[in-house]
Amino acid sequence: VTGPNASQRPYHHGDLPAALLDAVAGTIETDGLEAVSLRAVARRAGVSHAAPAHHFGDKAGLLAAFATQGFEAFTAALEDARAGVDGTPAERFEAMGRAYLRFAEEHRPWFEVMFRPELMPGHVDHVHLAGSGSFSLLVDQLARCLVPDAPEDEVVALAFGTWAAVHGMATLRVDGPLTKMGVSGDEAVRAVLDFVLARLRAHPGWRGDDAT
Amino acid sequence: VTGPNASQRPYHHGDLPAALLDAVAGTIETDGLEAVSLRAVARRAGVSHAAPAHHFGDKAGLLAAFATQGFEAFTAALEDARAGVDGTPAERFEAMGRAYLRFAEEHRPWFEVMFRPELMPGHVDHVHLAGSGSFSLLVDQLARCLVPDAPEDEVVALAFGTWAAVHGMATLRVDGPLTKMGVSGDEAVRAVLDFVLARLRAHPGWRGDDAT
DNA sequence: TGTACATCAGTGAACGCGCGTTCACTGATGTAC
DNA sequence: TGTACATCAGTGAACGCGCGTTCACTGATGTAC
Repeated sequence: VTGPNASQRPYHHGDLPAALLDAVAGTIETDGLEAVSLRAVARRAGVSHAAPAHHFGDKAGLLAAFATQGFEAFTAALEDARAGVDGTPAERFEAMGRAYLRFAEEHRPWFEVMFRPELMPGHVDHVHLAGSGSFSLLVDQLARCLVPDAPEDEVVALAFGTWAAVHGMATLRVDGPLTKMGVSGDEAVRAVLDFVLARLRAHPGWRGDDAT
Repeated sequence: VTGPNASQRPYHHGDLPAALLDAVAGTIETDGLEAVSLRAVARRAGVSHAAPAHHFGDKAGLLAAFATQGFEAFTAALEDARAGVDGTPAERFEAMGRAYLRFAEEHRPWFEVMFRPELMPGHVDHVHLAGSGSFSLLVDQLARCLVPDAPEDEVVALAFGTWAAVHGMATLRVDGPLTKMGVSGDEAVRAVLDFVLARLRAHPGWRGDDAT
């Protein structure tokens, strides 16, 4: 006489791989990265502990799939940020930097795994491939902010400075020392983006503020 | 008839706490952070597996002590870098940045633990105290590169940009993605330091290149 | 429409392992007298 | 110099636990005929 019983779970899940990746994110969010285990993830997904291995082979495979999924979302977030702004190249570039930091904050579980190849031995190349797209997006947009004949290595050097600053800020926020220092995240984000853009504007080849 | 037997190890070690902290470093270097356990560390130090708990209480205590030791060495490295250069404030500041990056590369085990409070629950405040000195050193030297009446929050904002860039580069090197991209560490380091200093030199209150 | 069969998804029991922590202990050192 | 005793350092056995992996299995689905 109780309502239709939701617990009559069907034998087949529907999309267990996706549910397992969600469970990885949930586990990291709740209990931290070190709490991720095939068993914990299976438990959270409400499935037998042997099921994850069935789909991902082993723990490294699971984390590699999770990181890959993260990089795809990351690339999409950067692309959206670029496309979502209709302004100067610099405004688009800044939007991408902001999206980078927002991604790290809103998707800590992904971010915590994506840049840690040692978590997924044997899958590094595959994951790296998924990630390399993101970096080229940043380099590409930066190039659009410079004179057309800017030498490649100059662009790359500036891109490294930018990447390091943005990534460093993201890491410091995610790992915790920043919040421990009583610094508001927003202030710090603005400080870093201002820092980067001021540097870029000081570059002789800068054209980022010209109308498109 | 064999030589004097080195294995007649005395019951008392001499300085086991220090030896255990060395063993932590060795374990991280050889097998990675995730391989650190009280038992593994004891094994490496050639001592019973219950010994570490005797000195450090538990695993969090051991890692907290390790991080604290790391921050002390880190602060000393930054101080040495500053004192070791006899030049303009900017030259001293750059030397500190270089020392930051060198420290991360030469002492990866420490660096990998120092900024990860979640590894040492219950000891965060103590470790944070040990670390806060390093950041003030950087802020202080940066202030010496600016006009004397530079507003505090302006200095802090610039310090954050610098810190994020340097720390980001250190992280990217330590975690691996950078080397995966076929980028030489030295190039990347130079790119980031140039990036930071160019930014600082573009600041209106900059006086770092004046003779002292 | 019905039946046989292959394929895939998920189960649950079992294994061996390394872990953190506890605890009564023994060995060594140093201090009081 | 000698003895008693407190203190500290390190031991080793024991515990219970969660883990990754394996494996024969069962349930469900889809395809061939």
